[in-house]
Amino acid sequence: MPPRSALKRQVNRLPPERRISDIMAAAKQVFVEKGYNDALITDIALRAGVVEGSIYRFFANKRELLVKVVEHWFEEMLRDDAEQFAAVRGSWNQIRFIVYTHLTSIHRDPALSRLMFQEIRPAPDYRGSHLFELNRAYTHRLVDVVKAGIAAGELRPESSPNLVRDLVFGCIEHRTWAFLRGEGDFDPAEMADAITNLVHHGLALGSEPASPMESVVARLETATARLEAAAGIAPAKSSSSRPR
Amino acid sequence: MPPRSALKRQVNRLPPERRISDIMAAAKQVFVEKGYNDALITDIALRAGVVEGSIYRFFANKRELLVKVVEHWFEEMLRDDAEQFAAVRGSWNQIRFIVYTHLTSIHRDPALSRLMFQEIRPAPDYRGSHLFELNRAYTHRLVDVVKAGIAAGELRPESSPNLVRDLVFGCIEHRTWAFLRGEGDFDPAEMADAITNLVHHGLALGSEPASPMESVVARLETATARLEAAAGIAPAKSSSSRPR
DNA sequence: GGCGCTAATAAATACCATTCATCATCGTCG
DNA sequence: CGACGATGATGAATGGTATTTATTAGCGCC
Repeated sequence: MPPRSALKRQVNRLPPERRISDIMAAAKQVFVEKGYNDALITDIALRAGVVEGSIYRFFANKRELLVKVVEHWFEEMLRDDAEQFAAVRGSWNQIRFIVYTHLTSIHRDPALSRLMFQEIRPAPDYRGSHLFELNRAYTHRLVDVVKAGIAAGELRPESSPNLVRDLVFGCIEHRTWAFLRGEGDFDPAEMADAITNLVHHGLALGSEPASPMESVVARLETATARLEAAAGIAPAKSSSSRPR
Repeated sequence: MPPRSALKRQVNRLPPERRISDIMAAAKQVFVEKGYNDALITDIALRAGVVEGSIYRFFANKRELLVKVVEHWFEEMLRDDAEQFAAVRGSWNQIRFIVYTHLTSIHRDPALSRLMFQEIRPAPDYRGSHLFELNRAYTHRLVDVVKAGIAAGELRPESSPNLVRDLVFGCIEHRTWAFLRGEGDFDPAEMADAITNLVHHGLALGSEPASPMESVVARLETATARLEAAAGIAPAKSSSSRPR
């Protein structure tokens, strides 16, 4: 059937990298706004200025597109954090820095964080994926900090570094779920202080005389960390104020 | 038009409660085996001995069916745990008990736990749902333990009970994700000990070393040095944050 | 300036949750 | 004891959406 030979199809050829980045930018928008399930390929295609089918030339399916989008975000984030971290000294400060930057990332990109937690990490092929490796590197900094702290005699030698990692990242995630669902807000600096202190000192009242000194020092340390943050020495408000 | 009046439709009438429990049992099976997305209503209907449409007489949609299934499981679990808990004494033992039973539930029903974490909790209407209330009650036992421990002088008074809750449940979840994806196994008892100890004592080398005062002073000096280094900077904003 | 190669398109397909028109069964009442 | 109305149950239709496919258009090469 010859419906319209008069109507010429509009075709706009572009270099593949450009197409790919257009599609990924559009996909990021839509995934962020709608979440994975409610994101429509049609919508993504529309915003990228292509037709549905074209997306499948570059991405095997909707899920691969999601993974690529989150990967891209995560890589960018890692780059931003890495250099600053190198300057921080002392186990308390290092833990606090890691907690603070992680909280800040969640606070800045709740929707992407959610996609990572809810859609990516539970997938059966997560282990073995590039994102798994990226995340491993990301959380491993904390493992190294704990090991170094033990070696330096600052931390209890019987602490399992991997367990500390799960304690810290798990705590952060659990505590931010309400925010990730869109309920209320939180202050990354304040929460970072609280978490770091709790992990560092634990719950138990030590056998030492419950020195008032203890809490004075802790408060002093907290104050110092805040000062440092304000001065931009350690935990700066990373990428929002930085060129990428 | 009557296509085959010779073929009489087989109809099997049952009391609603029976139908509902049949459907829920079938749904539980299928959700557990396939996960939410890959579970087919057709499959559930088949196993329940009804036709697709019948499911919609009792459940508004697939998601409501999921919620009901998980609710049922959770309620059962709560009942089982509650009585035993009443007998445990001492904050370490109580925390250990809660950690252990939670780990055991995850170990026994990984698929249902996953559905709870991945499908139910992130939903925008989670807060306000019955499961939210159930879970609140479930985790609140730990909050009460911490409060009681503080009151009894066993735990540090500046610990935030809610933060401890997030620390513990977050840690458990983070540490069990690999298992929930089907990778490897874990020993609930062993993990419960490790988590409880870490939370209880914290990371920092506390009183053990020769002189407690020594390390307090050392930390004070470190903190002071940092303060001096950062001197001249305006204090951080509002932040009433203190070590809690 | 034609020719093939491949990007890009638009329509077709497949798969499912959900809805709907219709039928079968049961308790009740004449 | 037999019609009858209410309602449980059915299976086919609907609608939405990811994915595939057949076809067309633009670019570079000779």
